[in-house]
Amino acid sequence: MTVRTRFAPSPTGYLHIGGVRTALFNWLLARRHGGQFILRIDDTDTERNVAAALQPILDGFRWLGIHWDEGPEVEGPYGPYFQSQKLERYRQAARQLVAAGHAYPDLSTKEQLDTARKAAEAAKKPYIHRGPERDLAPAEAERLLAERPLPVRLKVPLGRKLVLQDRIRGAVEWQTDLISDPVILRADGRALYNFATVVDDVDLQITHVVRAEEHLTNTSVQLLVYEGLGLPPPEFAHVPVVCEPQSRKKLSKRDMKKFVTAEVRAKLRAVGFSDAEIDAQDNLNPATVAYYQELGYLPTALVNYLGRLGWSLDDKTEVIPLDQMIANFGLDRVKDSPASFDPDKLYWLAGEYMRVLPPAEKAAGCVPYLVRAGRVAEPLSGETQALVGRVIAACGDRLKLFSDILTYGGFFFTPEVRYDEAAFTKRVRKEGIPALLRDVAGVLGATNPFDAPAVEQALQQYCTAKGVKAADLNHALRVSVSGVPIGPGLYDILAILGRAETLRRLELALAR
RNA sequence: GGCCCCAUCGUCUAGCGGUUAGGACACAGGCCUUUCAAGCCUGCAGCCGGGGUUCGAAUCCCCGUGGGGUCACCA
Repeated sequence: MTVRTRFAPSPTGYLHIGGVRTALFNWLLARRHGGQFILRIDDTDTERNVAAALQPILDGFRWLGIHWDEGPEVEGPYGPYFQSQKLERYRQAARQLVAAGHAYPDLSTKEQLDTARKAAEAAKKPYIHRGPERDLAPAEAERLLAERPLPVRLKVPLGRKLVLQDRIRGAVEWQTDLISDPVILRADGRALYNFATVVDDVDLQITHVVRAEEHLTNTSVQLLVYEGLGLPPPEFAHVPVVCEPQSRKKLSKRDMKKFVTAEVRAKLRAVGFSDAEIDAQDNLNPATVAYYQELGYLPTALVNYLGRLGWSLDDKTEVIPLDQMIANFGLDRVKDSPASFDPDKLYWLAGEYMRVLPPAEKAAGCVPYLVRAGRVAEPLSGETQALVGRVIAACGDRLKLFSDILTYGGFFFTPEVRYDEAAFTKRVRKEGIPALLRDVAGVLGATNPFDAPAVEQALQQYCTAKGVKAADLNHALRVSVSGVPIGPGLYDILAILGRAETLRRLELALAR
C-alpha cells in the first residue's frame, strides 16, 4: 500500500511556522516511503477571498521546496481538493449515515441547546447532547430531513470505549458516554470540520493522518464517523504543538502581532519595509514563513530547523540536509512532548547552510536586497556583478542571511558614506589620527599594485617604521572609508574600493 | 471545571533497568586577530516532587504537582 499523507490548511493569508512543521512531517513520511503528499484546502467556513488568501501558503511551500503531488494548481485523480467544492459529496455521505441509522436530524432549537448547556454548566456537569430524534427509525429520519432543512447529528453509540492506537502517543482511550452527539451537517447543508475531514481523507485515500496534537480530541468523533461509514480508519499520528520561544504556550495563529518586537521591526526595516507595511501585513512576523523569506534565510535551513524540532536523527546530528532527512525520517523518532521555537538556533543553522552555498547562489540571493535598497540597478553590469562577487567573498562567514549583504557590504555600493557617529568619534576624532590618516593617504597613493596583500604590507611597514599601533590606524581607516566599525577585513575593503575611491573617502572623512 | 496529552541543562534533544546523564543552540571565559563574524579550547547548566517494583530507576508502576490541548451549527 502506498503511503498517502496530507496537509489541510485553511486559507488564512499566511503560512504559519507550526503548520509548516506539521506539513513537513507529512511530506517527509510520504517521500520516505515513496508515497504521495496531498495539499487539501479546508475552506468550508471562509468568507474571504480564497484565492488571495491561499496564494501566500502555496508560495511558502514552493519556496521551502515542499512540493505537493496533488492539490491546488497541480490537481490529481482524487479531487476536488477544495472542501468548498465538495458540498454535495458531504450531504451524500451524511444521508448515508442517516440511512444506516448512525446519524439523525435534530429538531432542537438554538435556544433549547443554550438553555441545556447553561444548566449543565451551572450544575458543573459536562454538557452531553442527545437529540430526542436519535432513536427514530432511519426511514422516519430521512422523511423528516426531506421535509425541511435540519442539522444532522452523529449518533454516538452508548457505553463504549474507543481506543486509538496513535503512532506517536500509543493507546488513547475515550468513553463514548462522555462524547456529545456532534453536528456533522448544518441545517443549510454545509458540513462541519470533523465530518468533512473524514470524508475527504476517505476520498483522497489518505493512509496516515499526521497532524498537531490539538486534533487529538477530535479523533474520537472522527473514529466514529469512519465506523458509521463502514470504513477502516487510517493511521493517526498526533505530533506535539510548537510553542512560543522561551515558553510552553502554543505558537498561536491569533495575536501574532506580539512577535513584532522592536528588534523584529528593525530587521524588517533594514530590508526595506516601512512601519506602515509592517503593521498592515499580518504575515510579517517571526511566526510565519514569509518573514524568513523576506529576511533572506535559506529555505533549506528553515526546513532543517523545523524538521529537527520534535524529531531527531540520533544523539548528535544537527545539520541534516533534506535528502538525508527523507532517507531517515520516521514517526518512531518524533518526540511526544511540545517543543518551543528557538530563533537563535534557526539563525545559527541559516549560517551553516549559507557557509557552504556556492558563490554564484550567494550572489543570486543577495542581489535582490541590494536592488531593493537602491544600491545597485538591474540589470547589473558585468562590473557590478564582479563587485558583488568580490564583496560577498570578502564578507565570508559573516553572511548568514542574504540580507546581511546590506549590513556588511552595503557601503561598497554607494558613493556617500554614512558615518556611525559613535565609531567616528572613537576612532577618527582623536589626537593625532587625522594627521596619521593624511600621512597614510600618501602611502596608499604610492602602493602598487593596489591589492590586499600589497596594501597590507605597505601599511604594516609604515606602522613599524613610524612606531604606530596597527590597531589604531586600521580602526581609523576602516571607519573613515566604510563609516562603520564592523565588516570584512580592512585590506579587502581597501582593495575592493580601489585606490581612487579609498583616497576620496579618506578625504571625505578628514573633511568632517 | 470535565475529558485527553505531556514532563532530561534557559532552549532543541540523546537515553528505551547498570552511562562520570552525551550532543547542539544560547551564555561566560580564553586563544587567534585590524573590527565584526567564523574557527579552536574551556566553562556554566538538567533527570518536577513523593511513594513503590528492583541488587540497581532519568528509564517501569502509582499518587501528587506543573504545563499544554480540547470541550461550537470554527478549522
